[in-house]
Amino acid sequence: MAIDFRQLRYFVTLADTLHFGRAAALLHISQPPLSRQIAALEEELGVTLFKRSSRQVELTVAGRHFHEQAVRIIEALDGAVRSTQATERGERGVLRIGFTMSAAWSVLPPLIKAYGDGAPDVDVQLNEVLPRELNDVLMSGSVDVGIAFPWQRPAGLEYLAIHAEPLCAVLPANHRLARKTEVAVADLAGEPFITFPAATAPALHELVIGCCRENGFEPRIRLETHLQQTIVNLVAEGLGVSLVPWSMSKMQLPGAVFRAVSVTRMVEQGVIWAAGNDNPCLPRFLACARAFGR
Amino acid sequence: MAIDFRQLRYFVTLADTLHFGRAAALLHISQPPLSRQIAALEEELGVTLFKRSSRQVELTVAGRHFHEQAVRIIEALDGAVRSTQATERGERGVLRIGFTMSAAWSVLPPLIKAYGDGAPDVDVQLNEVLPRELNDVLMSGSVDVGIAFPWQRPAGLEYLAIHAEPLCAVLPANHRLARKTEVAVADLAGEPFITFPAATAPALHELVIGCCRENGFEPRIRLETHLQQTIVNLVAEGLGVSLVPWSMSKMQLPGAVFRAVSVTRMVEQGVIWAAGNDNPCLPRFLACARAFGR
DNA sequence: GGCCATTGATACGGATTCCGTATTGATCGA
DNA sequence: TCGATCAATACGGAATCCGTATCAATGGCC
Repeated sequence: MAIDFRQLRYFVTLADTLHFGRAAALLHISQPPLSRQIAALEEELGVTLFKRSSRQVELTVAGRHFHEQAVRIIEALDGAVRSTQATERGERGVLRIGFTMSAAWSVLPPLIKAYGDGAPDVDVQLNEVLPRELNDVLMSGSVDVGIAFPWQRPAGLEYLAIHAEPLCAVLPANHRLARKTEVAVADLAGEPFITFPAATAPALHELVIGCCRENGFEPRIRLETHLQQTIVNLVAEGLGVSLVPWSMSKMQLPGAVFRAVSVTRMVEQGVIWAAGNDNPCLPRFLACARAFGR
Repeated sequence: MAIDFRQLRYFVTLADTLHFGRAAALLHISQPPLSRQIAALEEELGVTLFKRSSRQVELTVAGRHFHEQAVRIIEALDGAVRSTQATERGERGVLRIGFTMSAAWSVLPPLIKAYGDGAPDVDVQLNEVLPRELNDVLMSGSVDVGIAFPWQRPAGLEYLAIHAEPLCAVLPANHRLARKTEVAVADLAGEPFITFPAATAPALHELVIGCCRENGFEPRIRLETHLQQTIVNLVAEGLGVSLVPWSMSKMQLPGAVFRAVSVTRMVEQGVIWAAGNDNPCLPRFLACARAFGR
């Protein structure tokens, strides 16, 4: 009562050979089943596909048209099987990455490149998120993996550190400390600080404040802004100083200079993902991140 | 061992309902066969399509992808069945028409229009052919039907008259006979005639020559050219006179005038086709031509 | 012109597949 | 803890399908 893929394969082979016996041999069946299946196919379609004499077989006009369609459909099934298998292996599909702006300056580009080289058919979607939003978008499943500073996370989120870098001081170019190649944190006491709000990126905020406290002073916070670039911009305008991850020094800006500081605490970044996330692309990405961490 | 359309339909229904019992009801089968067919499909694919607990079913990522593909494939089969049936009914496909230039001025346009209105999905391919080539292209199958003057045809070609029109005289505008509204053929005796070569369109050639002979003179053929339009052009240049089918008078050309002539013999046109031609579009076209003839 | 080889259709028996009923096992909610 | 729900499994009967054997028709060859 229903058309079968087997009938399509039989039909295509017969249409290619135009000979029941040879087609049956190619299909590794005997000739009578082939005759029956073709007859059944014509019956179901209500269309004569072959003009048969007892001596030769040829396609009708409708048969030629159905042949094209059948080949397309068989190829479509073949492709569907293959792409579905590739999907399960994580070799194709979509991987949505939520990254914080600071990751964009350090680990994100090389990590994406390394992953993309190994999984060229995966559509990597990059979404910038605020650090405080990361937990939510991971738990709701609207992104598959986040790249950010470590941060307190609810049960169900996993974390893997992949990168650590020191802080550096960013100073106005004409600042008195800009002449030194390395700055002691204590020297920054009393300077107006530009930081990001604790609510936006709590981990990094704590790190900067903690550094100052370890060196005996409470930073005087003059401005808060939630983008690292903006911090550097404001420093370049002479509005204050800041401590930022070393990778920010890639930002070449007249008016701002970056200087090493005497602190041992590092800014760590890592990948975060939901333990229950079943995106098949994720394991490969995590393997990539793990390799990147070493 | 092979994926079945039934499995695709079962899979799509289950993916839509995410409930074995309800999907089975929609498919008018009981639940166990559905479970088995889905399991068999997953087995053949080597891919887990559903994440099952004993309480709920949901698609995996690969399952979602396969769902899209399966829907596409089922629709493709459905479309293939329909279009193949339409092809056999002659409602879609290709109809190649070989027409002679003289038909283009008379019967071809309204006939094509009438046919096209009734069979809008048929791709009508129009090929101009020389009258003497028509038999060959019909017998070889490179066109399905010809529109031309009747002409001696080999066994296997059928002919149906659909149109007849009188001859008319075409004269230079400043010709002495141009002042009359009707011309007697005998008046053209001695005039330089422009005709087409006998080899190109034997039937029409014979008709024109025959007309003259019936009226007691042998036409003095000054020029021969195988396009009717060229004949009219040459007449307009004052190089001679001719007898052409009345439909050529649609050709408005300063310098040439068309005049009725006192002959009863008509120029007939009809459709010609190979008896063995199995293009399903042909019967409908011939029915159209038959209706056109009345 | 008659004989034989070729080719597709048909007949029939055996094996496989597949469906439906009944049942099990597992999980969630009360 | 018990019952309800839901998917998986067991099993028997029916339908399908394949292969061997055979038939019918056609074309080539002597």
